[in-house]
Amino acid sequence: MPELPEVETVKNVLKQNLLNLKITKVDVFYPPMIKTNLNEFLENLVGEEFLDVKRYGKWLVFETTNYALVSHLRMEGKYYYTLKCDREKHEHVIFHLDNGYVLRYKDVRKFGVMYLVKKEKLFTDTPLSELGLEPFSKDLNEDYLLEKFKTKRLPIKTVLLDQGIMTGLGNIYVDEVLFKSKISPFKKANLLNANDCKAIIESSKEILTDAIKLGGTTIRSYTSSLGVTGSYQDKLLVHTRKICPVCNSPILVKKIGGRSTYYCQKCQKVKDE
DNA sequence: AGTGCGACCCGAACGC
DNA sequence: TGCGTTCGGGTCGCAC
Repeated sequence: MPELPEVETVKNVLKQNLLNLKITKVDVFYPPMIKTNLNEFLENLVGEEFLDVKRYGKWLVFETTNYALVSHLRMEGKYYYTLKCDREKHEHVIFHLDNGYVLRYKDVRKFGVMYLVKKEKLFTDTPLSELGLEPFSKDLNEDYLLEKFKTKRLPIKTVLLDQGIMTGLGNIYVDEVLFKSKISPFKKANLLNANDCKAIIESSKEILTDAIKLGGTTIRSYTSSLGVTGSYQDKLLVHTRKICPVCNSPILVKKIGGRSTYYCQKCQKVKDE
C-alpha cells in the first residue's frame, strides 16, 4: 500500500531504469484510469524520452521531452520493467520502449490514475495543485500546522490523511506518527498545541526517513514488483500490533473516518478536552 | 468552507 | 467443500 516511502522507493528504481529511453508505443487496456484525453495519451507520448522521475507526496511524475506523466498508485498499483512479453492479468497500461523493454502498470483494483499534461501545466492542471507541504519541506513548521488545524474539528487522524495539509502520510504511517507523538488519534485537530505540532513534524520526518531507508512497508503479500518489497513492517510500533511496545497495554483498533486505526489508550491519551 | 459518506474495484479472509 | 459477506487501501464527488 504505497505511502510516501513506497513511492519514493519506486521512483528511485524507475529512475535508474528509464532515463534516456524513448517511448515507441503506448497501450491502454483500461481507459477509465486515464484522466486526461485518451487519444492524446496514446499519441503524444510516442517519441518522447524519459528525462526524469520525481515524487510529489504519493504521486509519481515521469518527465519526458515535452510532457509530464502523472501517476498515482493508490493502494495496489505497481510498475514492472521487463523485456517485452505478453500482457498479464490486471496490467492496464504498457509503455513500449526503444530498447526492447516495456514499462508495465499493474493494478488489481483499478484504483490508480494517470494524467498526461504539458510540462508547464504540471502544477496547475493536475491534482498536484492541491497538495500541501512535503514532510521534509523547510516551510513545514508548527505555525503552518497550527494555522491549518485551527479550522478543523475532525480527529487529527483524519486531518493528517488530508493531503492538502501535509502530503505523504497514509493510514499506516499516520498511526505510527501519532503513537510516536503520544497524541490520541481521536483528538480534534483544532485542539492541538504547538508542542503537538512539533512532535508530529519530528515524528513524521523520523518515521518516513527510516521507512525510506528500509524500502517502505510491505504488509500484504506482494508479488515482487519494481521497488515495492520493503521491510519497514518489522519496525511498525502500533499499526497491526497487539501489544504496546512502550507500556505493554493492549493496542486497540477502531474506525476513525472509516479507516482502521491502531493506538495505545494509555500512551495516547486525549488531554485538554 | 467544513464535514460525512458512498463510489470506485477485486481478491483475500472470514463466517456459516 | 462451497457459498455469501466483509474488508481494505487513497482519493474524489456529492449532499448537507
